[in-house]
Amino acid sequence: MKLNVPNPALVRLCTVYRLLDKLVAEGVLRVSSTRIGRIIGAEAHTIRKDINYLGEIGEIGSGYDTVRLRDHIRYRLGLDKKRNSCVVGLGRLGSAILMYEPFSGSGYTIVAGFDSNINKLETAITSVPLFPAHEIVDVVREKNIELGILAVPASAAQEAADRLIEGGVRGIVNFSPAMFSYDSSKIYVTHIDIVRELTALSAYISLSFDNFKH
Amino acid sequence: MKLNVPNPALVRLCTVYRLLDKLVAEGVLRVSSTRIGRIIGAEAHTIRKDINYLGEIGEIGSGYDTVRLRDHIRYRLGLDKKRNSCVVGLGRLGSAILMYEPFSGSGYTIVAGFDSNINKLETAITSVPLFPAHEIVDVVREKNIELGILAVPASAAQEAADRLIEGGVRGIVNFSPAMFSYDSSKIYVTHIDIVRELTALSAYISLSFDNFKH
DNA sequence: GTGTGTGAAATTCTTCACAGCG
DNA sequence: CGCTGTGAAGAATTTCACACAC
Repeated sequence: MKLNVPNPALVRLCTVYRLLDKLVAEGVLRVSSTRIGRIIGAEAHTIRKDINYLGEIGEIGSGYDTVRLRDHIRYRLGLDKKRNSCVVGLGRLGSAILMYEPFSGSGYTIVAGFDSNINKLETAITSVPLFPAHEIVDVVREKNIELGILAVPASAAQEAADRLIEGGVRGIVNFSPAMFSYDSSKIYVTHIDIVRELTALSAYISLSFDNFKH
Repeated sequence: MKLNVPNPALVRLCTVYRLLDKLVAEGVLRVSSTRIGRIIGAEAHTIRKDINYLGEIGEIGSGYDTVRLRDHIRYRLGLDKKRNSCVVGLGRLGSAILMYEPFSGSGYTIVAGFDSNINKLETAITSVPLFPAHEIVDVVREKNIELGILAVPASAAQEAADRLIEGGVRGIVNFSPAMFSYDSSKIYVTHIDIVRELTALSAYISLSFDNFKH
């Protein structure tokens, strides 16, 4: 059976899933599409449609059981599988991500950190095992790492990505300010460029002024 | 005159804009839609269409002049306007963003950092002026800050965002693992939740297996 | 009243196809 | 040949509208 969920819906569902985890932890038992929508910034009918792509689960007239909906999304989206992750590039940003607390309990344990600068491996204060960058391929294989987080300088992005992919990683979140080329049939990549985010916001702001002349 | 650019196209154009800046710096004079597409991971016709939303600029048969195209995008998207930014939350992630080198020359200078913990303001090593969180509203007003970067714990997200908005910020990049509610007619917000990114990749990976059973 | 589920309509976005240029 | 520009076609996504349940 093939699950046919539009891409934007799938991303929203991941957000909903994370929200449900919080609501469950807070002891909330039931939630409506309206309420979910208000929290994550979407319309209620969008949320209902998204959830409905995964099959019927709510109770008409009385919203969703938080635990049941969370487990349903987890199951249908295959999120019950835990995956090992690693961080490549242990500058300030990479180190911050390596020690990022919200990872704990998320199912995406960071099991390795890499940097080409040996000094950084020795001075870092963390319980995560650290390795020199030239061992990426081997360590990724040995530790069965499926997700990579890239936080290297622009100039190192392509090589670091190549090594991760060679080691067998299935997904990469790229925080470096450069893109890299890859075989999109083999791996999923998300590019997060902080400057680009500010640029996009800036464009929205400029374009939102009615008197902006062209 | 209203510029009618689809949202995904606008985001891609910001990526193209950043790429052109690099190409110009490298001394590249001309570039084709095919080449841009290969680098940023899109089809050539998509790139041509995106650029074309901003009006004619290329030379048929010989690609785009890098400088001219960059300036054109900058002008049409209102990116020539420099905007002051600030970082709220100076934990590891916030500090890393505060000192993030790629900001220099990007036009989005970080002119202030905030934290509710006074100790963090004193121990941080940076040339960016730091302030206690209760001064957000005033400092944002005084320094004419238009963009805010949120890197606070989940529990502090709503209040920090409220203060930024009260101070007059027009856009927020939210790196905190919680969402907050806001008046979407007044401000633009981008949520970047690192755990959500890994979750989404994980879902793609799971769903890409043909034998994934439901 | 407030809710969900869902096919159909509407909209947005992408891809195609090709004219015309170097 | 490869290149851009662009209207038209096509696909993807969102929104609507309403049946039905609490």
